[in-house]
Amino acid sequence: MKQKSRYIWTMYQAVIDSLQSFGTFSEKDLSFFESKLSARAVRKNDFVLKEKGLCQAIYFLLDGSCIHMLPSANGTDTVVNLYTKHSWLTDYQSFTSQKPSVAFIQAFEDCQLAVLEIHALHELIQYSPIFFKAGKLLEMMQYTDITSLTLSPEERYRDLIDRRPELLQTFPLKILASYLRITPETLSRIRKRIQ
Amino acid sequence: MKQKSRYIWTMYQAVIDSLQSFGTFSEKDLSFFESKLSARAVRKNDFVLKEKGLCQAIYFLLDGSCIHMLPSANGTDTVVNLYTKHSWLTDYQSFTSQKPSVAFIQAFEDCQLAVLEIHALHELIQYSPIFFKAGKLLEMMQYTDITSLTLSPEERYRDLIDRRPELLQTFPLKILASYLRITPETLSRIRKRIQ
DNA sequence: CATATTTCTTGATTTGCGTCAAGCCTCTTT
DNA sequence: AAAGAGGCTTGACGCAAATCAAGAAATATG
Repeated sequence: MKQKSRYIWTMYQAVIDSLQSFGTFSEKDLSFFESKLSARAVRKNDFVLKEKGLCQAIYFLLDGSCIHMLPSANGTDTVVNLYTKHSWLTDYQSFTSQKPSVAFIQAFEDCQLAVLEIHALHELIQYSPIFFKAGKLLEMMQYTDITSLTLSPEERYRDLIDRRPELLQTFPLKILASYLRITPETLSRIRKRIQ
Repeated sequence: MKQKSRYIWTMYQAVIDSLQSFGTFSEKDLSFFESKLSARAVRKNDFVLKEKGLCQAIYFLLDGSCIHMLPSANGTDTVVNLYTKHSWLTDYQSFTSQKPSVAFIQAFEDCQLAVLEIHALHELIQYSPIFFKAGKLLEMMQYTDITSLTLSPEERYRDLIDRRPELLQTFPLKILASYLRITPETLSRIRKRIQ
């Protein structure tokens, strides 16, 4: 694998490795990409993106975990997505429309983020059409999975076990239940039922 | 408005008008865009995109209406989106990944479509970065609305009345119910309840 | 170390939606 | 005009999940 031959260490190695799962990039492409990244630290419970904030970047979680939430009138916010180490994240709606966000993104643990600003993404696309593939990154983020619409709560939980087992190790039942759109009591009973 | 001064008639006028809601384009941009469009007619009940088909274009509904469905194991397909005259449509997942689709798109009425092929979109982006805004079109299509996750069936129906009233005029109760992820009986009762 | 707080579990009860079934209305077909 | 089909409504019933409530276990705090 080409990236394995890189002998200059970079804190962004994990981002670059992840990028390469989206296509074949030259060393020059990768260097240019890396030059466009910056770093950001966010403390536990602080916000990567506040409600009604403008999302001007795509992020990559070098370390930590985040919760993407949708505020609700009666105060019962809903979890719309969960991110763990080495996930890409952004608020798709705000980022693509460049309008204030409806949702917000909060650090569940202390986070180290690699940041790709929107203007940097545009520069990348100008630089090489291969970075249009970065659009694919966006695609990965919008993980409100339409297939799950047809599944029962138990099926959704089993699907979660299959597809995102790391979430079970990272987030408490209450958060997972909200993500699955069921009550914590129901999730507890599902767990008991299927062991 | 600039587009109103165009004196050469084109069957694609509605597409061009719609495009302009995404940004400010020069006459040259618009002509180039228009030169990349083609036309396609789809008869009622025929498929704009078949299940496991490769979605290689973004479409604009010049006339007619379409249903975007997700097939289900037991034969009870689920409506994931509905489109009426002057809507953009595509299968986001298949289009962006260029892999076979999970869902399919069927003409509910006879349809006239303007077609923008993926290679044409790439040419547009090369031509002028303003067409990166076409990414915004994609955004509009992926209308599996996350805000609706927190709403009850009745609230989702009220939301539909507010935001997409044209759907009520176009599609029968059975289709709307599937789109709202409730049974036709429940939708009928909601209608009675709220008059 | 003791107390407070959060997380999870378990039970009892309620409720909203789905399912099944019957019937009405409109439109089409013969 | 009669028969059939599709779309919609309405009622009866059952059930899965929500709600309400209590308590146990784990974790945090002074």
